[in-house]
Amino acid sequence: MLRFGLCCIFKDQPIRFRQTTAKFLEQFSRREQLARLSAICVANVQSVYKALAFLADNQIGAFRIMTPLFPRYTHPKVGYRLEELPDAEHIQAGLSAIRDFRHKKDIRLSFHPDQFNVLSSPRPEVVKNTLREIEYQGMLAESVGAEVINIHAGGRYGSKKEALGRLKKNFQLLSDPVRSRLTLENDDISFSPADLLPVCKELSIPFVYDIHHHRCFPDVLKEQEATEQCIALWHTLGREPYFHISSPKNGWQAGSSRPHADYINPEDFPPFWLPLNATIDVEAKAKELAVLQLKKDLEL
DNA sequence: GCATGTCAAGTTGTG
DNA sequence: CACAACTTGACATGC
Repeated sequence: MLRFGLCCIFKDQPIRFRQTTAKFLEQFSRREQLARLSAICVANVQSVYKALAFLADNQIGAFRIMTPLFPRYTHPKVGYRLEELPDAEHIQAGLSAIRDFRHKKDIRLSFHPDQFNVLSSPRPEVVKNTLREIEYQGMLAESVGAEVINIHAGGRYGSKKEALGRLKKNFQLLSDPVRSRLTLENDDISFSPADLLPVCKELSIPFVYDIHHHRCFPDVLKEQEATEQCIALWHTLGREPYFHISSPKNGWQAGSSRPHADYINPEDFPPFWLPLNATIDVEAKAKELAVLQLKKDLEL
């Protein structure tokens, strides 16, 4: 069976995630900062629970939790720890409720740290910040029972080989809970499936295959080959494979295929994925509407 | 209300 | 050289 995944937010459902900025927080006392952050964390944890309830009601089997669930958690000036927040116990209870619910309903959870997280960077400061941010997401992943923390390999810096060497070295600096969840995904300009599959094998971590990126940035592997190698890697680890799908906003003409469309064009969905036991994250601007539409289109 | 400018962070390619 | 793109706008402010 295929399992479809929703990414981060909703379009129509009244489920929203709150945010704040360091600059705004800095005008307040520390006490007031923590009070505001606490209120946002409480609201966001509740929103994740509502999100999972919607997923369960609509047979959507996976959810990607947005990175700033706890906004500015690792910020050098306004960063904080959960225990410092006035509602810490309430928040912890909410995270536990999410974990219980996702187990009961068999919903897969993942995180996708954003583009500032670069394990292959030659700059120590960048790597340090990356490690801290990924460890934060690892803490959250533990709390809610998320299985995957998926990242890209970062920049090339003139030598992909050396960049991947740094990535492999820095991987060893991560904690066990993070390493057991980390996955690498092919991107659309620098690292293709053929670049990353060997790295994943070496590190004994899974590979997330984004077929849209592969179409933007092809390599020696055919789509079917990349799919098979991705599956093999997940199966070696006894886990269910993960794929990403999206459609280009402006068609496939050169140069403009990268931005995501509102919905998935069913013709972009590879037919050889249909019989698989796997999770497909749907990256589309129309969010839950796009997931439901794709399910409908494929069942016809 | 609604439009607008701003917000931590990295890297790359385009115009 | 400025800016958009990337998994994802939200928020405060000023009219």
